Parts: sequence; C-alpha cells; structure tokens
Amino acid sequence: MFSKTFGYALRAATFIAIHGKEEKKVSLQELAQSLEIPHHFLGKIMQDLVRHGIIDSTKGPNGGFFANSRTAQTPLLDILAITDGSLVFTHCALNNKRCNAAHPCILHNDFAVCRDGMLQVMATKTVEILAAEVAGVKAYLVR
Amino acid sequence: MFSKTFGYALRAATFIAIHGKEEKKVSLQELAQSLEIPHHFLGKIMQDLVRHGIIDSTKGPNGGFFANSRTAQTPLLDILAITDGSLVFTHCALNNKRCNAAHPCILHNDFAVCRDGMLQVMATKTVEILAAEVAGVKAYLVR
DNA sequence: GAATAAAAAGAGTTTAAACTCTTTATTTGC
DNA sequence: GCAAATAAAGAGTTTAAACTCTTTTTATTC
Ligand code: SF4
Ligand code: SF4
Repeated sequence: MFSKTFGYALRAATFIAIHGKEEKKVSLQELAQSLEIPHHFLGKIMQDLVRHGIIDSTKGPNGGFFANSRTAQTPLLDILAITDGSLVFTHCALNNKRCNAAHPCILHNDFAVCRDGMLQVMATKTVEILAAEVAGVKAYLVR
Repeated sequence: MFSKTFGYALRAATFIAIHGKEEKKVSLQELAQSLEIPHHFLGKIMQDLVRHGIIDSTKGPNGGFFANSRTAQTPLLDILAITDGSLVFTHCALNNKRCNAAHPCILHNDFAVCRDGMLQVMATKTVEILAAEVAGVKAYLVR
C-alpha cells in the first residue's frame, strides 16, 4: 500500500520533530543508526524532505537535520505525496488503472472504505501528533 | 497491499465461475483476452489455482479451465494465500517486521482498522458472491 | 586558508515482481 | 497411431524499488 521509503520518511520526520533542534542537530549517521535505516538510502530521502521544506539542514561540522516551523504541522499526506507521489490514488486493491466508482472492480466498494479511511488519517494526522504518541510511549519508532 | 497476481487470480476465478462449465470450458487464450491479462503470466497463475483444487482443467483439444465443486464456495482469502502467501500479515503499513499490537509502529492503530476490515472481507466473501455482483452488473471484471 | 565534518549528489548494484518466450506433456479426433 | 490443440513447465528478460558506494559541495574550527 505504501512504499518503504514512505515509512522511513515518516519515522525520520517524527524523530527530527522530537530530537532535532537548531541548537542540537541530528546527523544522518545518528538518525540512520537510531532508526535502523540504511544510511545512504535515508540520505536521499532526507534530501527530499529538506528540498520540500519539511525539515531543515546544514552542512559542515556540527551540521545535521533539525525541525523548522513547518515540521510539526506537516500532515502525513504531504510526506506521502513526496515519497510515493499520487501512487495511493491509482495503485489500488487490484492495481487497476482506468477505473472509478462508476466502473468499479470487484473489490472497489470494500477497498474504498479502507483506502478512504487511510486517506482521512493521512490528511488529518500531523508529524506533531505522531511525535506526541511516541513521547507518550503509545507507539514506537523502531523495531 | 495486494500483488497484481492476486488481482489476476481473483478475476480469473470469478470469470471461470461464471463461464467455465465442464461442457463448455474456457481456454487460456480466451481467458487472457477477455480479462486483458498477459497470456503466459496468467498461465502460471492458473496452474497454481488448479494445483490447489480451486478450479479444474484438462489438456488437449477442447481442453481448458472450468469450475468444480469448490470454485464458487472459495473464500477470497484462500486465493490470497495462494498468490501472496502470508504477505498480508507481515507486509504492513510500514512494512515493519518484528512488531505487533503490543509494540505498535506509529501507524499501527490506524492501519489495523483498514487491514482487519479487508481481512474480514477476504474471509467472508466467496468467488460466488463476486460472480453474482458481476452478473448483476454491480462490478466489472475488466477495465 | 587548511583541515575536517557533514549533507548533497551521482552512479552504480541487488532483488523481487511482472512479464515473455520456448519446450514438454497430455488429450482428443481422425 | 498420428496430428493437432491445449495446459504445464521451464527458462529467460524487464522493470522499479530498495539498497550501496563514491565523489562533490558547503560550513566550521583552528
Ligand atoms: S475499481 Fe476501485 S478498488 Fe478497484 S482498482 Fe479501481 S479504484 Fe481501486
Ligand atoms: S506495527 Fe502494526 S501497522 Fe505497523 S508495521 Fe507492524 S503490524 Fe503493520
């Protein structure tokens, strides 16, 4: 349903929201180790998040990633759009193109409930909410 | 969420349930053309369904695929197990291994609703039900 | 301003799903 | 029994996602 890249991006953004301040940046090294995500692969994903302004970064000694004014308020849907594009809308139960509610596949009605539910979640939840759940030990970023 | 193979298998099984009688078998050629599925790829999938006794086949002139006593009653979950294995249970929102409700990832609770809903559908619906929907033009097998 | 530390960028490799092509086995009808 | 039709089986190729490795750019500190 979602790419691994999306999962990585989501967890990374949440980690940065919790731990990445401008005074105390998080290096890629630290991030990748903490989240158990392949170092360089995560690097590419972080570039993308930075490029889209979801988080900030600086190079050089004591450089790293840190939260900016947008980070906490970012809806999960924004991150999904960055990592998976419009895949969610097209890449459906039967991976069918050229179809819609007026010409439904044999799983459409059942799947629509599921998909629209997740879409609702993605549009509503923000990185901030995830960070709060992790802080309150209601969810885990690793393992 | 589900493989394309699963979608192909589901649609093929439904088509056979509707059109495949022992007196009037459906050839792979006809099946692949009707459903717009790559010929030989579908061949492999059909082999698998036959091997598992979901549908029957005979070789030779006027051979082809046809429904047997199990076909109509087959729950979608059986077909999913054949095509995707236990992928559904492990290959989750964040594609995380080593996790469960007691150690949830940041999307677990939201995703569980979605996944359990689809699991319920898969366990409850049968090929017969899909066939009826297609016959009643409430859903389409192609396009 | 040289050395160093870090992100950014680029260019590969690996892997699994999806798809294609070829050969073999089996059944039927003559 | 022979030819033809058809599924079954096997062996490739393609594609995209996931992952790895190398080089370049930028910022800091001394
Ligand atoms: S008909 Fe609906 S569920 Fe089926 S592939 Fe299209 S959008 Fe997805
Ligand atoms: S915690 Fe739940 S939703 Fe997340 S990967 Fe595991 S089973 Fe899936």
